[in-house]
Amino acid sequence: MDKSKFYLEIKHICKQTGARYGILHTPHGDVEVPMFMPVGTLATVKALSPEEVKQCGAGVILANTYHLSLRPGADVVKAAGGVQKFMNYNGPMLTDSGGFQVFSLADNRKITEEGVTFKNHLNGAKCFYSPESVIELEEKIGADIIMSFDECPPWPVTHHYMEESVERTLRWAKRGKEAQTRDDQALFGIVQGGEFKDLRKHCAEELVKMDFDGYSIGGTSIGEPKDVMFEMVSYSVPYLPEDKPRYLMGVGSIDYILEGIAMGVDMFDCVLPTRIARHGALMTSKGRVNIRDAKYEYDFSPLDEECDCYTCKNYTKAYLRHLYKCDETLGKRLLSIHNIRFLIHMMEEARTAIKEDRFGDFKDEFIKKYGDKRGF
RNA sequence: GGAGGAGUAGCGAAGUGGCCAAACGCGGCUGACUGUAAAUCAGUUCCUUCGGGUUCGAUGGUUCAAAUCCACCCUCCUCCA
Repeated sequence: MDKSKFYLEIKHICKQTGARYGILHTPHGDVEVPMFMPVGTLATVKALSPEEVKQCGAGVILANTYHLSLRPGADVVKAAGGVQKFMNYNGPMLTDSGGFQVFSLADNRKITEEGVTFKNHLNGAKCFYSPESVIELEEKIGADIIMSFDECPPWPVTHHYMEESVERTLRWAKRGKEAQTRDDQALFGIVQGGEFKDLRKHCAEELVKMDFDGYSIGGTSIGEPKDVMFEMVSYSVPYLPEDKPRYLMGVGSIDYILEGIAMGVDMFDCVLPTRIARHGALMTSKGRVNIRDAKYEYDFSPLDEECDCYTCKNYTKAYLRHLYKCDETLGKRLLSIHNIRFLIHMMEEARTAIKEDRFGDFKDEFIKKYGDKRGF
């Protein structure tokens, strides 16, 4: 990677927590960290236009290599001029490698040293992904940040299994890095190792030796208890270089994100805000709101009085409930806008708190205010 | 006035002697969701002190046993006049 096109500029480290504030420079623009990145697996954040995602304050949007390779095909995306042009998003993007699908589609795949063979979820056809072929696909898709192909193992597995998996993931990371040909895409390595301290350390250290452009923490938020998840992060971050971005993959609940920031993580992504929005669950400053609840039938107040999103500025709970009940597309859109804006706004406040060396207080107050009613 | 048809849980609709507190759908309510096979999935929906109690338009009857058979009444629909 050309270091002038992609680099992290750390501007401030919170004296209270060690949380980092900085600017991530990418070929498609600069973004502030810590940040939350909405997920647009199929080159679309479900229910939203790219303009709407941008208006929520989003910087980076994710897409998925496995899914885009099956539909429409990486060649189509390449012919369009890259994923940003294809979906008309004028901002930085990131592609996940398909490593998560090794976990989520575990019933229909086989792992070998060479790679992973999926019976794909669309028509059952066999398709093979190797660390090299995934990089080739990601180069065609053309995101600013690309992920190494890893195995995201389930939780729990034995130390023995995890050790073998980590070693394989490390070999895959090396192979992928060697296969990279473009110099305008940042390639991240992914730290695995489950809740095993020695394996996390080993994995992180070996990846750092390979000199990636950034480092992800993977294998979290897949059903493990909260304290285990925090351990996974705390066993990984200390071995990562300070001048490279740190990305906690798949984390999107409020407390997880805030704790992650306190531990020195810069980037987060998650389907949670958009998925639960489509299912009628909203994150608000007063905690979770289930818009389907009958108590909102005659409630003509905004979803969240403190929120500055398009939805909260223009629509009432009663109307949003009505749209949800009728399964109207606009409901999914307006609710998704709110949840994404809510998280991104939280990140904006978090960055301010870091700059003012009070992130620890901010985190504790936010979680307290958000409530433990039913945290996400 | 005549002929035919129908009344089942919030709504729609199966069931036409015992396996029926009654399929299924909708509506209602409750959960779940974390690098998206997710516009998905799961539970619940007569009352209950969980022992049981009271239901299938009403009443009466036949039967060991009735939402289901008989009588009568009420209501609604369609067609004919």
